[in-house]
Amino acid sequence: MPEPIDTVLASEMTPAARRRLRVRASILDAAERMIADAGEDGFSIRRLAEEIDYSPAAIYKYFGSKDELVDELKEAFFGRILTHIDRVQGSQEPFSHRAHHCLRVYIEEALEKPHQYLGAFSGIVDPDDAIQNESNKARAFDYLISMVEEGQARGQFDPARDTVVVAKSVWACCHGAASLLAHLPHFLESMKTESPVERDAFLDLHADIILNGLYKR
Amino acid sequence: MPEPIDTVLASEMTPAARRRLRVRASILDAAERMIADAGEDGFSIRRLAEEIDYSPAAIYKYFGSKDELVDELKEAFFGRILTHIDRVQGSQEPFSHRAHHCLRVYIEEALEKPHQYLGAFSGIVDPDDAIQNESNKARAFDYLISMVEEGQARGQFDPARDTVVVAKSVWACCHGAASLLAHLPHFLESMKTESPVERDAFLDLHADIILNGLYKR
DNA sequence: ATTAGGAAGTGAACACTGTTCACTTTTTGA
DNA sequence: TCAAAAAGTGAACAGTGTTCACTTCCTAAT
Repeated sequence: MPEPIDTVLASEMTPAARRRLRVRASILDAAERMIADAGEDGFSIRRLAEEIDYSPAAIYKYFGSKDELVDELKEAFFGRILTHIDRVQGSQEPFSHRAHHCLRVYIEEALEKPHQYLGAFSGIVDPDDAIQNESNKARAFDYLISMVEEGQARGQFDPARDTVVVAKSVWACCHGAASLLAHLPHFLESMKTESPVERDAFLDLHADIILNGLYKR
Repeated sequence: MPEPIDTVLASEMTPAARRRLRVRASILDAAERMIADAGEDGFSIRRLAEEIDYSPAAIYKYFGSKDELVDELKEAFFGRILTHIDRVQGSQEPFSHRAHHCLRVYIEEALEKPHQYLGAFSGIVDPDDAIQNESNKARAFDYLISMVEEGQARGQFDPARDTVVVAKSVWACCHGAASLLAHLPHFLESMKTESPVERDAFLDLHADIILNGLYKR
């Protein structure tokens, strides 16, 4: 297994290595752009190669397979979600605000790249892989756990419930909203409500309902 | 546009039509079986054709395209969900039981065919299609709306909230659980909880939290 | 019973896809 | 300067969805 290159400072790299890294990044960049506006179906190695003026085979000098390439994209994507949640959790707002914000930020950031978000949850993951235990997805989930923990410690959330399980339930609620909104762009447009509901209002209501459900009664 | 064959009674059909219908059904059947245990990736028209001893081209005498074929599968899938929800809603149980049951049944039935459920929500739907307004998916959602309506009418759910929007939020929560459980078979197995949480217990908690969030306080 | 017409079914082809591999060109470190 | 390694390529393989001319078979009307 080769040493991960990007853990070394760019300044103490050989020019060749820096160049390689730049090409790698440009491949990922083009791939992300293509997926963002054509979906994962309209994205192929051959078209990607053409886009950046390489031969298809060249891509395989940088990535083991198409899957590896898009997995890296997904990981970076969840990395971005992670930093956003991190910023919220580290803020000085009161708990209820932070909690509300935390859920919203996850969904909003997910909807920034609908194709990628949907792609990240398509297909069944083999449990025997278990590599994804230290993925950014898992790290973001840890924030959720600590949020529930804090709510229980403050005596606002029902402490009788298993913290981790509650966090999973909350994640499911957030993921559901993100997934549906990404999948059905017209999700919020309905004949039955006269004026179209703004995404913002929906997310507020959604987060309210979820957190409401956690409170002790 | 040809008249939909299956709206005519089988008894008043020509033998050829009945035969055609049987072949069509057997194609769908094989397709469902293949997707169920190999996923949508391991499913191809050519393998399907081989499975049922036809040429690939023959499939296209029955279905316009691969997408049309699997769309029909998805529609039937949500039809099954629909009848299950229908049974629950028509039962004589008290409201809170029915509501709880309704959410669980959706998730449980979705998990009966994880690949199909995930497939049904992959990719972005073009809003201009608008055909899916009378799909079984939409019909199942109508049940959810009426459930929220009943809760509000009984004065148990907060009546100040927009019924349809609340129903959408609830759907998102259910979809999220179904989607995550289907996507990550090991979703409930965690190092952090000593004993593994049963799916049953999780679904109970999840439905509790959601409905809890709807109650007036 | 015969025959015309349409439905059912097929093999070959087209234009794609991911991936590999022998091969050439370029870059690099000693 | 030169060998070794890295970067890049064209051609091929096996697979995909789909189409189309073609045959075979069934059925409805004469």
